[in-house]
Amino acid sequence: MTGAGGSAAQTGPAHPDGPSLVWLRDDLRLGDNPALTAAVERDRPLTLVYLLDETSPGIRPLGGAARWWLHQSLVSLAADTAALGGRLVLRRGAAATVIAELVDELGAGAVFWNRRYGEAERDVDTQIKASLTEAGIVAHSFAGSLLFEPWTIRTGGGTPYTVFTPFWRACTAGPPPRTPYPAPASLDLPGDTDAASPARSTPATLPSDDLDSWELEPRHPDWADGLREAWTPGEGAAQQLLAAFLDDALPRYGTERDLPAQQATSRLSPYLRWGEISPHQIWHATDVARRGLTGAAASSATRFLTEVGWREFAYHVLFHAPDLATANLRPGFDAFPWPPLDERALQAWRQGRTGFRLVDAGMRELWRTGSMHNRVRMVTASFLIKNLLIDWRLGEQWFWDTLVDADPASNPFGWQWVAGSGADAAPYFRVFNPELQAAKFDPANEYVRQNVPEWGTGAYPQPIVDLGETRRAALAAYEQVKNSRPVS
DNA sequence: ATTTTCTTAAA
DNA sequence: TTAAGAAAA
Repeated sequence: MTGAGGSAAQTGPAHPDGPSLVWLRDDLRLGDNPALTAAVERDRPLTLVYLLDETSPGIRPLGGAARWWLHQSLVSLAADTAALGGRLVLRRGAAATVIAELVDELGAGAVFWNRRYGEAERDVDTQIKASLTEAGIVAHSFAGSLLFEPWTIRTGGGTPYTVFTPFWRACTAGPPPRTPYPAPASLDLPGDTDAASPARSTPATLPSDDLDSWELEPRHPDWADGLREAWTPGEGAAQQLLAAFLDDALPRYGTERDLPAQQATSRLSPYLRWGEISPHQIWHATDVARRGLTGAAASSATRFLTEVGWREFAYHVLFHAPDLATANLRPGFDAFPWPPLDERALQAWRQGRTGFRLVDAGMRELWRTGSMHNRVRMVTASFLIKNLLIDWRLGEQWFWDTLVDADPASNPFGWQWVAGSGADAAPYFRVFNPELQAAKFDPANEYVRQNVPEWGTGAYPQPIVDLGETRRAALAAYEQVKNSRPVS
């Protein structure tokens, strides 16, 4: 049980001057948080809440790696909040119910949040905003997770973009993204000095779940040692990582970003996923760093921001195609002749025992660290789809469960991109050769040896398929899709 | 964000 | 025979 008075989804009488509630979701940060900034400016006592919603319809359950990350992030956020004199309250349940309860317990006058872009999440938020407004409580939503709101970027014909380059050109042609907000100086905001304070609970007394009771961390077995070693979740770590990346790797990003053995990528994706850093913070810090660079190094900075642009594009596509994770964006692909599922092949892929060094290295990096270098993601995905002829959705699900950075847009978008079924996707005939990719991008087998210690010994598995044969089979299968009539 | 095969030109 | 570039998949 949580709370004393919270009983139903009904909100009590409105208290226009009542405390503020800031509902954090995919924005687990205090810096550059528009909802938090607006709440602080309202200048009423303020409570932060994170709620674990496993019951609202259509919300995709978090994967295992994501749950681990979330736990660490909430620990970090609670500490950062406390350091500013504030309090993070944890609750679990259907969002509409929990928010109504909290508003009631606090006698809150206003609720603030930053927007989400999945359909189920938007439906939840829209309904909550409507009931709050009806009850006379102010509900404000903000743009905190994307540089460009999906509905603001339109082609000349008024339709959503389906090709990245014109999309990003349109985004960057307009005014630059707003500069980031600083973190509030204090979250200990003054209460009402009048006698008739409407709040039933103060932030200090509002009941909170014990984070451990959510059981986000794996037990029996605890498989998270590799994650603990690889990552320090939290806003502070994100800022340090960004600064170190801009200082060190940014100038060589353009030439080395494809080499998985180099530390030339930012590794910021999980922090972006959870909003521990905002794209605005990345944009402006990179823009500043770019001014100190010339030639190829300056192009590296532009290229890095273009990668942030691909994330924007994935959300743009998700907004307009909510079932991105389950339905082919090009309906013609519904006719793809997937053969009966080969469970053994799928398992070999998941476990990194396919006998192809770069594929196995990537899959093992994923299992151990909860992440995988971008180049290798393309190679492992292409191998599953085109050499094993296994439906991209099964790969997407595995990544969803094992990646700390899996988000509802980039993960399915990337899989559909490789499959050829997506927006501005790789052409269907673009089949990666994992051995050639290994030779090109990991020529000294550094990355392979880091992740597959037995590679080159008798203990390393034999290849489970013939690359030439399976490539031809994939091309033959895609030939059927090419000729099939899309449903229109 | 490709690979393979074909063509041409040079040795 | 090989390298490089174009074309096809």
